[in-house]
Amino acid sequence: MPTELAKAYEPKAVESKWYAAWEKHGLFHVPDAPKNRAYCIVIPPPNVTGALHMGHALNNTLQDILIRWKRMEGFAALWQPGTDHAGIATQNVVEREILKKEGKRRQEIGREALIERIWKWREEYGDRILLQLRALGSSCDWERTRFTLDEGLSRAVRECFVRLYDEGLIYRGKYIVNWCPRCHTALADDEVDHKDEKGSLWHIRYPFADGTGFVTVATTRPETLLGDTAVAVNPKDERYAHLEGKMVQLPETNRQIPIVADDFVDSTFGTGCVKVTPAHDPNDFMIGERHNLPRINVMNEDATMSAEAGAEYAGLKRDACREKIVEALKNAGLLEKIEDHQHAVGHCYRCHTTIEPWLSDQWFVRMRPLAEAAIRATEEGKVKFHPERWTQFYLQWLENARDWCISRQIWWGHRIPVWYCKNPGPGTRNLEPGKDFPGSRSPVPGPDSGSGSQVPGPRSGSLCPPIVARETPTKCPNCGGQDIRQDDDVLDTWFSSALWPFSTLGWPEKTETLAHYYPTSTLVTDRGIIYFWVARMVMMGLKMMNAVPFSDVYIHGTILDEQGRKMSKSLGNGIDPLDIIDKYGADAMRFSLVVLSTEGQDLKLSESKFDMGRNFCNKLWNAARFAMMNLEDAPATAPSDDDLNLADRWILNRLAITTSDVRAALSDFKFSVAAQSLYQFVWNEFCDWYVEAAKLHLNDRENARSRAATQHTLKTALSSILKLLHPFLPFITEEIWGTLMPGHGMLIVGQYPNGGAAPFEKDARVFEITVKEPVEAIRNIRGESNLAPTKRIPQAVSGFNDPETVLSAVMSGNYVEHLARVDSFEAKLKSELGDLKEVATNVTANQVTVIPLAGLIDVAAERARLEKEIARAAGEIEATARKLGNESFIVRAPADIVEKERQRMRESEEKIEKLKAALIALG
RNA sequence: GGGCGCUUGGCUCAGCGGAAGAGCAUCCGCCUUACACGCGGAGGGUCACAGGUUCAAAUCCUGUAGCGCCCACCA
Repeated sequence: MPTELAKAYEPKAVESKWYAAWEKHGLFHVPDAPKNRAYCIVIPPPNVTGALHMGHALNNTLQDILIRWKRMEGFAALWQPGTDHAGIATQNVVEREILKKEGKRRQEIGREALIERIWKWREEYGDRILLQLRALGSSCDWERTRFTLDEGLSRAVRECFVRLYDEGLIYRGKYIVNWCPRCHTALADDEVDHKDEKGSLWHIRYPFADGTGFVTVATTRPETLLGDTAVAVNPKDERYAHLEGKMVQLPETNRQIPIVADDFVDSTFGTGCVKVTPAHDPNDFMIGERHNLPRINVMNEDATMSAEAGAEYAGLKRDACREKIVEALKNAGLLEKIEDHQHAVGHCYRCHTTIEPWLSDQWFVRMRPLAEAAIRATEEGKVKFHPERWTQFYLQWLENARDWCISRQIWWGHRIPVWYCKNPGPGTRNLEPGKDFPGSRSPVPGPDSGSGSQVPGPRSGSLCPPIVARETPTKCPNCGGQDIRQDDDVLDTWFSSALWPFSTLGWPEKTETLAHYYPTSTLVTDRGIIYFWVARMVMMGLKMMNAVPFSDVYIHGTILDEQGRKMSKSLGNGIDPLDIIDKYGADAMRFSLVVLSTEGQDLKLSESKFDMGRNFCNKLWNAARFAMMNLEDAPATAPSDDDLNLADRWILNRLAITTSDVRAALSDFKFSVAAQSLYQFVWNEFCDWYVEAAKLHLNDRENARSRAATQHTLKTALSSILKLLHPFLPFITEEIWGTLMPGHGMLIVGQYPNGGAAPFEKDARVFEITVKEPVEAIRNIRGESNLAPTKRIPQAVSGFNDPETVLSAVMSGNYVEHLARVDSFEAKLKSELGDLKEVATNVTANQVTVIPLAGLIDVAAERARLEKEIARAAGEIEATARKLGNESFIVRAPADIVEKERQRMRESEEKIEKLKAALIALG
């Protein structure tokens, strides 16, 4: 049969061919109501704006391995795909594009039009990343692809919002939030990145109103002085306690503000006096709450100074205002000193602009009850993290979770399902979010306040209560007025992501899919979104579905560049997975990534790492070519055990053990261990030994039964290898399978090999001792003596420990002759080896092998080799003797350990004795 | 300020209580009829440092140092 396989594996054509075939036959698709057990993974939905990067490649390779494995185990394995609308990120991308191309800002375009533009953008580019996932081999059930802004998911979002609201778990309040002045929106606490920055600590004098002196406050943000409404000191601070109640004149304003005493103040920091700006600092906000201080918001939403800052400063950017005010203070003699000060400054995680703590009306989710349920479920073992250490990481966050700000002042997202009735009159109310300040004194249910108002205040001034509804209302149920308006804000993207494990399966409809696939099985993600996403899915899953969304969470490492830095666009240090797939093949990339990704450790990547996967694929490819060349007349039926040759028995034994190892590793999420164990087996056992040994039988046309047995075993072993490797290397295995096993269907839906007891344990041992060891001994001598591999050695003799082994060795002698290129191999008892003159010698515990020098081998080289061996053996003896000489070792160590040491001692002594004799015999 | 992770051959990493391992790189032989993306052989590590526990420690404990993440409302 002409081999259909090219000499080197060429991935490109193979990959597109099989991916199309799998999809065409619907093999990624599972029924809504499967007959067999369900296994489900929901993909961490990539942002629609995203392009595939190495992190995705690793993340999705691991998911695909699990899905393909479970599919081959007979599960209805659903990999639920989809994308995330990624509110701020996507809006930013499209806004930037419009600004660049048309010079228009979003305000000029308007809400409806911008949203339309973003949808259009999504139509065009939104599926790009899903197409890229296909190139990886991802076997997602594409028919079920979802998008977080889909009709169905939008229904889920509304349902969830309304339920939480009805239970008092969602409220609206005026609070200091993290405000991004560039994105013009609030951010959740965990959407803020803190970076240490060099700043200054300005010491500013606030004169007493009565002119009797001054206090000095220390601040990192002098520009907020304009919004100060008090100075605070610690009540226990003897220096200042007596000042409580005294008024100070606020510089650069005509306001007088009180000195208040508050425990929050740290007397040891700065001067021990704090300026209090309730509208611009979360701590000050709380001090303000306690002391009933006014809040003066001196900034606009773009972080320029507002009219409240006074005519001098209004309109200035915050930095300019800082400079100006510092200058003014200096001139007024109120600036005492400036110290260098390093402190953490918050930045927007989307655009890296410095965050402004800003007072505004926002919607919050009350976290306490949700988090407590999640903690309980996790402690009950319903959610297990791998590696385990992430459990603590996640629990700690849940334990400290503050209320979640879910409203965003952007346009791309799920609009908050709340409507306000404008009846009875239009009034002067400003419905733009975040505009009804400063100094509003509405009751404030602050985050973390357990008993805040559960009924959200209506937007300023409305008389009818807000309408919170699943369906868009047409009139106010209270007054029947039709002048109603929906809240302008949209929900945090993570609100819809939190529902992903059940919203994608059909919730809130009671679908078959939901019934069968929820809770899902495993979540695979990276540590970066444990808080954002994993914790919130658990909370929402418990709340909405009354069950955790998944039982296992596998957290893999982060991909870094060669120097250990994160790969990022701005650094330009990324490796593009599509480039790698192009150059090395998808399988090669997958395999390298999996091998490198050990126990969730971060992995430093460079392009050369992919050689390993590529070489391995090529090795497998060529092993298959070899098999194909020898299997044209392979028997259809299995040979009886009696007909199996020793090498056949050995490889079947090793195959069974490897199978068990791989299954155990996969069950334990030890992807790297599984991959390495297959690599080792395929390369170092199957190719290096079995294939080489099998040639003996395959070429022996005289012995048909032996040849047939090996043909069959070769085919069995190779087909098992293909099955075992398929989850890791889907393309190449399917391709080889197609040629090797025509008429057996596609490998993707083949059955994953079962572990079970390893057969031929004893024969395997015989093969190791009577074949591998002598061959290695001869190769060692050959290699050390620089004997060309092609040069045949006329004669070699091995001595073994017992007659039974000698008998086996006599039977397997032709393997040694074949593998070591020896014309005549002889097996004896060690004791019968006799005269060792004129030979090169190799000694191990199980055998002594000698080769007559016969002009082939240099005596001096052989002597040097023996001396090296002797030195090594002497070292072993010394170490072992030390142990055995230790009385308490003999007494305290377990008997089997002691016996092992004694055995080792006997072996080392025998070895050194034999080596010395060989050295002497050399003369 | 807390928490977590890492520190093992030149490089990237396994091993996590009983004789130091892999891949790459290096050196020596080889185009041996599946594969030079290959074959055979070899060299190379006092397992960051200091204490401790143990018969036994790369492996457990306690410190120290360096690197890296994450969290945190000290102005």
